[in-house]
Amino acid sequence: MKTIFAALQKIIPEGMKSLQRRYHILRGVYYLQPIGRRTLANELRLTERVIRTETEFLKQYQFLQVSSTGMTITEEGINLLYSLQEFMHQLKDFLHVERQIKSLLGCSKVVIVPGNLEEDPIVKKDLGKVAAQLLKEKLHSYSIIAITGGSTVAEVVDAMPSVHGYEDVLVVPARGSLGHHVEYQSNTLTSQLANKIGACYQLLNIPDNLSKRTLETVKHEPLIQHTLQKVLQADMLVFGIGNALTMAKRRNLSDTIIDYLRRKQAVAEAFGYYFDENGKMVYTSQSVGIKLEQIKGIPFTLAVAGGASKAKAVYALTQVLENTHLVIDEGVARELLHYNKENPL
Amino acid sequence: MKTIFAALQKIIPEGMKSLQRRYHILRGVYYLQPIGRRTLANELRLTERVIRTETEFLKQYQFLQVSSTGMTITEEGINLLYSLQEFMHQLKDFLHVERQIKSLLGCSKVVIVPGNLEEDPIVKKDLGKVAAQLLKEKLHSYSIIAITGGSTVAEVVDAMPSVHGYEDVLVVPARGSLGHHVEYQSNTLTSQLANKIGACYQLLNIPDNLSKRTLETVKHEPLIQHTLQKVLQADMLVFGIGNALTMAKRRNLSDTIIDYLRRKQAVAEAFGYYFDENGKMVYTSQSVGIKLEQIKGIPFTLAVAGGASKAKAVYALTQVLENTHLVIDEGVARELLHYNKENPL
DNA sequence: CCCTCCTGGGTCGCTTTTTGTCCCTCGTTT
DNA sequence: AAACGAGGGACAAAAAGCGACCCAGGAGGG
Repeated sequence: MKTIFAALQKIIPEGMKSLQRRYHILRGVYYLQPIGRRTLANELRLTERVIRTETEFLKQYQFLQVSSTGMTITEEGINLLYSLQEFMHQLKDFLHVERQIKSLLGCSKVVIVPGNLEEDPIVKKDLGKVAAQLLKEKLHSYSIIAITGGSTVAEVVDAMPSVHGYEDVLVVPARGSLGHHVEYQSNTLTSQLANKIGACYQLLNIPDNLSKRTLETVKHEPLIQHTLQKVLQADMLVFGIGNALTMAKRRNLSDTIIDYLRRKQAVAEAFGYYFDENGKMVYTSQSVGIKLEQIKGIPFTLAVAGGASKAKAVYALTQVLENTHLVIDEGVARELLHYNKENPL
Repeated sequence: MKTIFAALQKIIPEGMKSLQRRYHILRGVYYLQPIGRRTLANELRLTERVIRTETEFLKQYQFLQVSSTGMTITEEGINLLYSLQEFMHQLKDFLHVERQIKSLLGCSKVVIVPGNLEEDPIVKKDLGKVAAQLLKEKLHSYSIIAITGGSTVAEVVDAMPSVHGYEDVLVVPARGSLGHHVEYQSNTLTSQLANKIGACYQLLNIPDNLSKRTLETVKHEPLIQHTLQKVLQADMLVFGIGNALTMAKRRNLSDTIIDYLRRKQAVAEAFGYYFDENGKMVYTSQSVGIKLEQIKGIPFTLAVAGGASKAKAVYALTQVLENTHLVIDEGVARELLHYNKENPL
């Protein structure tokens, strides 16, 4: 079967190019609908003319429909999209790559999503969708879900279908607030996720940039303490993986600390902890929440990451956490495979 | 899996077009090599320019190579060709169609080859190749193979690989000579096939157009009798299926007889017998050889036919012969499916 | 209620690609 | 030696692709 797809690639390379382009556009419409030509062109980094040509094609075959508010995908278009997703998996032999990465990193499960987040922001939506699906499958009664912030995790929450029957589930932020954009903060995502699945939630309302002493006082607030206790009992953890330095800068950490991270060769950040290549924790933000020692005992951990530059960070994280569930994009996956060849463990 | 190929057809119809075209050309080179642009263009009924564009592509990717005698296919090209053959089967869902036809006609096995013989003569080569493969698989010691004439069967013989170890096999013509072109006569094919597989053969050397009385005398020649006896013991039969009227005209049968055939609504011809739609024998050429009553008892029969217009004839033949092995082209297959819907038995 | 922004569709001209049609030279075959 | 068919070069016409506009209309925010 694999040879068939290889043959396709060989005999009609331009065909495969235009397939990818149309898939890309169709997916773009799917996630951004209703949307116009020009905005879509900006979003997908294609020229308006190309969008026009391709959408005219897709319209002709009833995969798209137009209204005055923009283009939307049809039922048939969605079906096609699913088939194409399947096709991509086969074409790029992701099943094989997934197995390789799984054994390389020691994960419970690896799912790869086509594309590279850095080149195509929509990949983030796909990551979210797949991760949400995975999370939903693993949900069970009386589970406590700890969730971090970040735009990627936000997509996971966004893609989570509205379901009922999880009133006994509790969602909590993995750590006190760390980020900047309110919509990506773990507190925000906590409440959103809880609402989606009809679960309860508790928040960690801790102001940013407190002095060490004030923080200590706040930690002992009864309400905070109550939530913290739940966090420590979490049996599911959903988190994004970041580049250490990128995250440090985004959080406006001082130059002193950034220099320190650099000296310590920190590469990865997750739930407020910074790790070096070998998974050794080298720094932690001042906040409260989930504890490093606790994390390894959590039965279900779900990591989401996209963009080729995240490969090192992902690698480091899997050194910390064994048997995690990993949702990554093609960019990360390809990079990770290089590690495999260059320095096989 | 089927949906993936349907999706391909939907999302890149032009791509599939060019795939078919390139496949067509590659296959053309494979069977006709070494060959030049212009002759190939004539052969495949494409313009020279198209051939040029596509062969330049195929050359670039090393599927073809050129010499002063013309273009030939490379090793890699052959591999690609096999993969594409597999792909075609999947794309057109031949497996499914084969099963349908099998149950519709009550055959032992049905194999479909892409294309329509009437539009593309090279299909005949594919038919031959597949049929030869099938025949080779079923060969066994001490078998007696009866074989008819015709250009299609000639391709079967031509595609038969040279093998050894069948010295105990006997090849005989199913009937005395019927055709015109010496190279397609059953006697010729008999000796050719026997040579290919290293088997023995016996011929039925009967001159054409004998008077009824002379024929009777010839029949009783000891040499003829000896061969005839073997023919009656045949346990394998390889034959082509023809349109009744086409074959009658090609054999220069008198207008009286042709009129008779028309009145009797003869549609099919095979091994010198003419049948109507329901498989009823309506006429037989004056010759000697295999007997109709005997045919149903032959354990392995292999019928080969191509070209959409042969569908009726194929259908009729399967009424005569149950559990035959059938190798047909896509043209016949599609027509047969129509029968299925229009008048389901 | 109006104004602004974004929508799809129309159009036009330039550029690139495709395609049809030659011719030429060379090697092979007869 | 002559004739044939081989690939490759060349070029103009046709077609397709593409960029860059404008336009009328509808949705939504102020």
